[in-house]
Amino acid sequence: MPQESPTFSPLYRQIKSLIIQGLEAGEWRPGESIPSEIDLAARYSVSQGTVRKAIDEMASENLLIRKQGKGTFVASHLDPRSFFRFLRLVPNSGDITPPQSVPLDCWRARAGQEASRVLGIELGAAIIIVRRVLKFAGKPIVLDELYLPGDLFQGLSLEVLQSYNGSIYSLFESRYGVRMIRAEERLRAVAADRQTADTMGVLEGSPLLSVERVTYTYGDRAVEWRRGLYSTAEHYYLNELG
Amino acid sequence: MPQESPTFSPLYRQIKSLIIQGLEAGEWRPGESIPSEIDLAARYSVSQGTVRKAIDEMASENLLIRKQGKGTFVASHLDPRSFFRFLRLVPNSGDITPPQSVPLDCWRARAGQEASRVLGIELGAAIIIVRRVLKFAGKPIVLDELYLPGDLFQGLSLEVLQSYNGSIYSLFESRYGVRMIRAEERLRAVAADRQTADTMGVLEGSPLLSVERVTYTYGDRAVEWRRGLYSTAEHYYLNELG
DNA sequence: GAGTGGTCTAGACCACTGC
DNA sequence: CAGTGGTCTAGACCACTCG
Repeated sequence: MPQESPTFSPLYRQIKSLIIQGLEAGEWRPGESIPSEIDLAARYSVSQGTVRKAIDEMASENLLIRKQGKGTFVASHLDPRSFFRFLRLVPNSGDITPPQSVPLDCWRARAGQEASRVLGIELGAAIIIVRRVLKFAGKPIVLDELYLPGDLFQGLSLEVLQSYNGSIYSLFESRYGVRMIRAEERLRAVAADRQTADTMGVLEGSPLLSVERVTYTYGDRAVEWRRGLYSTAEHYYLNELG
Repeated sequence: MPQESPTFSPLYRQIKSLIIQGLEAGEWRPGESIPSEIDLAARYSVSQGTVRKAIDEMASENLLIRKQGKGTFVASHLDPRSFFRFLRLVPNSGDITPPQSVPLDCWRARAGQEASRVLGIELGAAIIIVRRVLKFAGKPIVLDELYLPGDLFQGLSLEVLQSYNGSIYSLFESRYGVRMIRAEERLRAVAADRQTADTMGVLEGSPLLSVERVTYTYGDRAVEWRRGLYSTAEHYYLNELG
């Protein structure tokens, strides 16, 4: 017999939704700890085991970080670990020195066909475009172009970008309250055009790794579209297949 | 106070190890079901909850597949789902037609510096090298070269490869009892050399995606080193960042 | 020692499959 | 219907952190 209620959702998932609501509302901010399992169990009138299962799932999705003996913390892009989750570029030599972000440009525009489709916003809605370079050991290795919904990042400008030290996602998180949760990347090999080649200091026609990314926040809402060109002569893109 | 026994391992992980031993020993074969949680709990003299936690972890690592109401099954590369876990190449158009594998060559050699290091075998140990092409809709899109430890794949030949229908990992699994569990891939953009360009029907110097893979079986034992060159004009490599 | 997350148990009941 | 995995509970105890 088919199931009567196809919308069945176990209790622990409902608890999970409530906790996510708290995260979205800023009740607990990135880096802070959330209440203990016992407290949450009391608040939601469920057993500790049910809260535990909700938190387990969120920890496996990198929304929360459990630390035995200390508590459960809201994941933050200020944590260097989450930095490498979103930039899978490793030097051939193996030594991991964080790159330097150099903003080149930041301007307003209106969403075209592709941007409106990818970001799920109206055609012609306000967007912000950012161009920047990532330098490893002083060398330009990545050339990025970011497309952001204008309403979420009001006030973002070249000056803001230049004056911030740290990853761009930690800026988005701390200043605009937008937390990047997961992303899909589409990779291709392309040839460097003249302008790109000049910017990156390679020969025109050199092979570059094109990385197209759509990034999502809570509730699978797309909040960033970006395209990067990676110079892979002295670095590689590392991926784990499970 | 620091922990007295740094080798502490919870009971459910010991159970997990025992189940993995059963998988390695072939007690339960890919595609078959393992005993029910209750049976396993009785066999190992632990509670059902402890067995459950062991199986949960193995299911999250794609070693086992749970099916409510039916049982828990050993993951198999005969399952089409696991195929796309290990070939993240998607046509731009979106339609997913499985590629055709065309073996080109298969010969014996001795492990050099790199192969012995990557595969963890003696310098000069027997290895098998396979060259093949993957065709999507009749077009050659991927050119692969595989390096395999000779002792694990005795009898592997061009004839065996040509006469097998299905993915190469399902051949390895069913005929040689070697199950590929996870892999690390290193991606770079490179220019096609003359010979590669000819084989793949592209121009010399065209950008190609170079995918270097090390594949592991149970116990993090490396059992395959491969390098692929992907033509990404009409396909892209899809990756999910969590 | 108090407080946190981590493990283990036992039992009840629910959802799904297949005979 | 019996058998499977999935959920939920309650309680005990362990491992870790910090004051």
